[in-house]
Amino acid sequence: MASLGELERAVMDRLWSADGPVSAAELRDGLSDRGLALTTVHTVLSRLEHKGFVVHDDARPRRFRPRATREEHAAELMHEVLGSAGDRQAVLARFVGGVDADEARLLRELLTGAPGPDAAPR
Amino acid sequence: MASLGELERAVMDRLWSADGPVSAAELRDGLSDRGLALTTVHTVLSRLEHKGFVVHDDARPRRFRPRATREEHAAELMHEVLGSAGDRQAVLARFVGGVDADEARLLRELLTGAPGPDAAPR
DNA sequence: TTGCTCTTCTACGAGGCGTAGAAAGGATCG
DNA sequence: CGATCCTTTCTACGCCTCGTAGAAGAGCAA
Repeated sequence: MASLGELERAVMDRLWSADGPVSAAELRDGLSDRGLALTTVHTVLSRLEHKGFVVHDDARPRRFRPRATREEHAAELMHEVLGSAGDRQAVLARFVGGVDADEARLLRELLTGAPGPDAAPR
Repeated sequence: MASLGELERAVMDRLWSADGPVSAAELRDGLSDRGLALTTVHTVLSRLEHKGFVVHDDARPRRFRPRATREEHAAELMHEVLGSAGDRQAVLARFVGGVDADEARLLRELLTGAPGPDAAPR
């Protein structure tokens, strides 16, 4: 699947941390450290849209939003990696071997549908 | 992290499914459908080595092998994705929401260190 | 209509990747 | 030892992606 360049990723980060649709001008201002031209932002947004990462409405200044949340996207990516690598079970085994204790506990809870005996309060 | 092109990936696939180090000529023969020149294979191997995907010994016809197994690599990638995406717990939640029943059971076993109550025979 | 702003089109330079020839380094056989 | 042959490294080139943006077209406000 398509991967992202640096500016593309920066734009996605802004879109993901925004709490609603964002216009190109707002994005340019948020990325003002780069001093980008507005058209540059538009080009990047078009490419991101082409790759299926963002969608836009047809309001007058177009407003852009991510197709999926950051977390959905990451989870999709993880599934993609898992699926593209032969022995899924072996991959999962290695994967869980590398998560830290807190995350292991969370995973147990998610998988058993109930908090374990040492569940900490959130 | 560095991503792979199509030929690079094909070469890694060969290396990963080989059961030992492989020479450039053997790789070229394995990829004979492409009719590649031997030097092309060498170039790709150099680049893969530069990216940290393969290592070679110093035997006379050089023999190449992957730095990590396919499964290790996939698990590393999954951790990378997990780590680069803000709310790790939310990502994990979405991720486990999408694994199928068999894999969920495997994960439970891996995480609890013992088969769950409903472990089915394989 | 005449400007303004917003959007789309087109372009260009840098770097990655597929591809391989040219050149250099080493083994092999008389 | 020298001619020959394979192996390894160097250099190159065309295509594609990405950062970057100007030019041109399209709608909106006086």
